[in-house]
Amino acid sequence: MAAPSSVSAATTASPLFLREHEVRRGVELLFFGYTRLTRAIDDGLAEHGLGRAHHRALYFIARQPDLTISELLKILAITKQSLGRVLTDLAEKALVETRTGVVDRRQKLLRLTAEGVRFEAQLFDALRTSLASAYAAAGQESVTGFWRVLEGLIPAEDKAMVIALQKDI
Amino acid sequence: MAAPSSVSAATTASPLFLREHEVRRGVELLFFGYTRLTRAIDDGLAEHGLGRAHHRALYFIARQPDLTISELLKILAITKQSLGRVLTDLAEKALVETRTGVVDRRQKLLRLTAEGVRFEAQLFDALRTSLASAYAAAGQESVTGFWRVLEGLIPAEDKAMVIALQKDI
DNA sequence: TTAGATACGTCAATATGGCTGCCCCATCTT
DNA sequence: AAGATGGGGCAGCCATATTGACGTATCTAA
Repeated sequence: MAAPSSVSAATTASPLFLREHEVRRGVELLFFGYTRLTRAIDDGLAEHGLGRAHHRALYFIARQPDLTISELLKILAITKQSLGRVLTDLAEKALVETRTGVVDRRQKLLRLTAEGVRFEAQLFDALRTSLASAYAAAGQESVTGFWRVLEGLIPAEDKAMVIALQKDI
Repeated sequence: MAAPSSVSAATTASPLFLREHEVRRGVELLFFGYTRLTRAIDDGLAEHGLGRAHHRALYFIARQPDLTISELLKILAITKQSLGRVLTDLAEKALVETRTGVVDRRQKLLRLTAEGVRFEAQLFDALRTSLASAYAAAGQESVTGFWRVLEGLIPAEDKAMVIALQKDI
């Protein structure tokens, strides 16, 4: 563990001595924050007969058009089978379409259809409303800290993937 | 990250001006951060043949001994049925015990057994390791911001419950 | 004291979203 | 030509959640 000084300066000694209370607080806020945020879109999904798994796929396809199946598998960290069902549903509802890869014809490039774009945007709006109000209430400095801590939770081997995601918007 | 100008101009910020990128970044970091943190304890749980649902119950009972069933239901926001199965499992494994309420004999007060305390502490240790290193890497100021944003994600009607949880440690 | 509300338990049926193991084909690489 | 890789699919299983209805014990208030 690095950089104990910044921590010891404030409330506690060193990370090793991090008080249980502070860790529990983080665990709980993450639990409530995450679950409440995801609940914000359940109704929108249910209207289309979809669940959260569908949204996760939809979201990352929206974020990175022409994503391949294997890239999406890495992001979601689920099995091919699980993703398969989800993508089948999304294709049947004409929210997602695939085309054969150009550089490698084995690959399938995933994209949202026009309707998929519309739907994802609608769901995203609910997320934006929740997150934006939390950001606004906390202030920009807090938002930066929020990002920083969360980045620290991502294991090194996954970090590149997350950074890459956030590069192109 | 990109130009905060629109946002920093609005530390008091009108959510309407929040850029999509900043919201997507939050959504993604929350997703990866939360899922990676919870994965940290999957192995420990699997050794006992338990899942994440069991851990959530275990965790909140550890946090608030003599919690009643209905209080726990409120916290977890699942149905009585779902919780029932989880608690049955935990009782069978002698990790949780109940006693009849003193002020209200209809209530069941939930507590960890000695073994339950030991087990929860072991799982908590994995969480602490992850979170503590993220805290240390980010610094105390960031941690405060992290908490602040997450608090903003909790709807008003749930906030009292969360605050109450965090009062007594 | 009795009627109704509350706390908890439990039934049956159902949905969702994960998993494993195994096998297939098409395509790329060497 | 051989093997690795990207993708698809089958069968079966498991964990976790849901709804709605109903039962019992206990508390509270008219």
